[in-house]
Amino acid sequence: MPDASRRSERSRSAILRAAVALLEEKEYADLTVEAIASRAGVGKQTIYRWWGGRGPVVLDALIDHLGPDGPPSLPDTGDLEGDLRLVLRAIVAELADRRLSATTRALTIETLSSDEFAERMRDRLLRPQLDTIKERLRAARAAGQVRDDVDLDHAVELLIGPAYHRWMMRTGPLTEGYADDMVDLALTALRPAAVRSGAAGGAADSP
Amino acid sequence: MPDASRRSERSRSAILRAAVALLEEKEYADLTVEAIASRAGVGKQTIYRWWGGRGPVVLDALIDHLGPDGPPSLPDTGDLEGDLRLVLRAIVAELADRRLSATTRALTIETLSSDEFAERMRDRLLRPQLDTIKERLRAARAAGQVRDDVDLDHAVELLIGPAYHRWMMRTGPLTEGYADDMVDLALTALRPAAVRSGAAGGAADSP
Amino acid sequence: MPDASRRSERSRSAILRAAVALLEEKEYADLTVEAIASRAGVGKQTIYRWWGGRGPVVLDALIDHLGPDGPPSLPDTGDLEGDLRLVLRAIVAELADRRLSATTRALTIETLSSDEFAERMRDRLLRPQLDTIKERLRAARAAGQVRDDVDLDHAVELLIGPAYHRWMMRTGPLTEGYADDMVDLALTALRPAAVRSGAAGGAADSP
Amino acid sequence: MPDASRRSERSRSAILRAAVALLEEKEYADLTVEAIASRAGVGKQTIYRWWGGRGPVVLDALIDHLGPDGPPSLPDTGDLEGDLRLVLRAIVAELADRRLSATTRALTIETLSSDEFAERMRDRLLRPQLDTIKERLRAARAAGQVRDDVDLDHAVELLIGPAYHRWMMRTGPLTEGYADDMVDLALTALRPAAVRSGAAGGAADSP
DNA sequence: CGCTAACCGAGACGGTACGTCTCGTCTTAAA
DNA sequence: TTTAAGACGAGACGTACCGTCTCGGTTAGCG
Repeated sequence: MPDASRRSERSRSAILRAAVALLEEKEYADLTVEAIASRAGVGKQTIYRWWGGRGPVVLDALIDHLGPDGPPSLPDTGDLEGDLRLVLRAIVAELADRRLSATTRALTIETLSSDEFAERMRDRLLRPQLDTIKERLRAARAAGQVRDDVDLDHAVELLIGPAYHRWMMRTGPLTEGYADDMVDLALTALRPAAVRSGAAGGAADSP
Repeated sequence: MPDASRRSERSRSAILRAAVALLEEKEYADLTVEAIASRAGVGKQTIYRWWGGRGPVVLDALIDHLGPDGPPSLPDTGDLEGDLRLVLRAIVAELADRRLSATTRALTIETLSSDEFAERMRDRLLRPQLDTIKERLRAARAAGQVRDDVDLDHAVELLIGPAYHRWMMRTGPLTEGYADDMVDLALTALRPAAVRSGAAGGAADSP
Repeated sequence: MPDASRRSERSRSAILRAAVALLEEKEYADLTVEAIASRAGVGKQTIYRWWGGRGPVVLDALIDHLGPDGPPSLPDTGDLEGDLRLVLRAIVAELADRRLSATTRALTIETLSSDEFAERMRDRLLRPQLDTIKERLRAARAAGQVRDDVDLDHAVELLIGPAYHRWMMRTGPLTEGYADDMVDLALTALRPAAVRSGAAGGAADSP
Repeated sequence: MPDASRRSERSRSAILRAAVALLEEKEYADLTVEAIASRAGVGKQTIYRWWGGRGPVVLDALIDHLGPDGPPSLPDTGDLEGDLRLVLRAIVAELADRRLSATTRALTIETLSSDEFAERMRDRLLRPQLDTIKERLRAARAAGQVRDDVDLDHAVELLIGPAYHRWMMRTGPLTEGYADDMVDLALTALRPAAVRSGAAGGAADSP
């Protein structure tokens, strides 16, 4: 119904910037449509007209914030374990920081609350990030460092799923050591039998 | 301040039952204190007096609902892979069912929203469940089926983290095949080198 | 703070009509803000925004109900006693009727409860009514029917004060005879000595 | 139903004292049953058992407070005008004082709210006070200072009604001058024609 | 002189209304 | 027609009291 050609670019970007700013400095429960509108100096109706609610604004804001071109592809140094350690250490560092993980927290809450949001978030934000890891694994498989018979999507989830679980459920600290340990475990599972090296893990049980 | 000895057991259980019922039949956003009070035939003040808000009620309701004795310990048939497949298949089946997973969805949202809730939920609901898996793995390690050098907490997260990630992010279907595949991958990572069998996984890449 | 130019006339009048209707059909204690809002099909906030509570709404409702132009001026037939009997009989008849006096009862309770309400009620509702009587007495004084040295405000209170006292305190029936008797007594007090006729009153003592 | 012989005198008097104290230091709206019970160190049920609610407690409290023997009879110096001036000046002084008139305010509100309360208040508190004035007037009538044909109840209301009206409606200041003026006006109406002196009133109109 | 029934304080209970907050829609005036 | 502004109907929030009910613990009067 609204005529997109008349849409105010000034308002659009003010809204997205306000949403990101509020995400970073307040609890997600305080990120109300009224707060965004007020901070952006915009009428509430402008938000409801073009997005329809808080969720879609947050999604757009983060897409915009994290770079509309999507994440850069992972480096491929040839050292699979080293490359994956860098990725997982980065993920774990972001999750461990309350400020940095605020956006992920917001996205997760919204994802759990709305199917529609979940799909859009997955396709427009998450998938591109996971695909960078998947591509690295695909290259590794071509190089014979990963078994031919593993589903690469499963492989990605094996790598990062545990960290997200630990973050959400607060079951333990998110450290570099944890990241490295998980990379070891995952690679042990993924490497071809012939190539498989001896040890993974190495820590004793947590108390 | 309130005198617990005068607390009405009738009201307490009516409230918890109402909360579970509403969780299963409505969106989490519709689970208001007023709705719980009304459904339970109880004054709002009774909820605020003993719990203080929606979150703690939901937590208690689920602790009560899932059995106050905690989850039963896992069977140990000697077949580690078989036992773990049963566990992960059960988890995946619950997550795949919209009705059954409503409680987990609610808990996760509340966990992401409140630190205090997160801690209580982790200690009173989640930990006991994870510990049953941990104990099964400990037995397996004693039997030489799991490497001595893995942190069992990490092992548990390796096993179930991917499924929760897939559930939350909707990155793919949650099937028995997925559960079995993840058990294979995890066990490949966990088994001592000497015992390690050839294949894990087996599916081609998802499209 | 609210912008009066955007105020909804539809809501304003619906609220005032609802208040009058409820005043006439229920006890004053049942005249809650929620009941008014519900009956008027209006959000509670609209009442709190423009009035601030029950009292001011009731005041406005009655000002609106009794005619925003104020009471009509009293007739002046030249017969002072006759004119005043009409006034006091009308007052007494209204007070004697439970339904008709419901509004006066409400106003009086609110007046006794709030200084601010008391002032607004006096200036906007009561004073205009008392002034009509005062004007009639002023005309009578000009015609030599009332002594020059009486304070006309005192004269008005001498006339109507007893009836209100009897109504409030239920010390006796409010009849036409009572009204006439009080007019006689008051006029006896007010008439110039030269004009003063013999008898006032006439009833024997009440039992 | 309750057995009066077992009633606790300690509680009874604590409740009445608490009610009077709260009446004098708070708004009438703050005089809740819970506040009385708490101040008196008494269970709420004790109040509901013996009185049934706030109104009856207030009534009893004031009867108790103002002296259970009722008001003393008026002095009769032979000077009717002087005696009545004392009475009306006392009434007016009490009404003019916010603290002293708090009890009258409370009684009036309750009287307007409940028929049952109104009757009990009238018979047990008000009538005895009015009767002292009535008796003084009866003596005056016997002495030929008041006309034989006036209803003494009407005469009492003529005397005090205006002051109560002015108090309630805040239509003007309650001063000794006002009291004296009203006594003059009333006596002018009440005196036998033969005895009637020239002037009553004397103030010019209020501005 | 002990039993026992009613009182007592305390305060939890199911309710109702309060006054506030935020939602998502609707209305207005300016650009 | 879109915008900023903000009033609107709706309804949940958390609090205060209502009047009733349920506890143990006195306390008085009958046996």
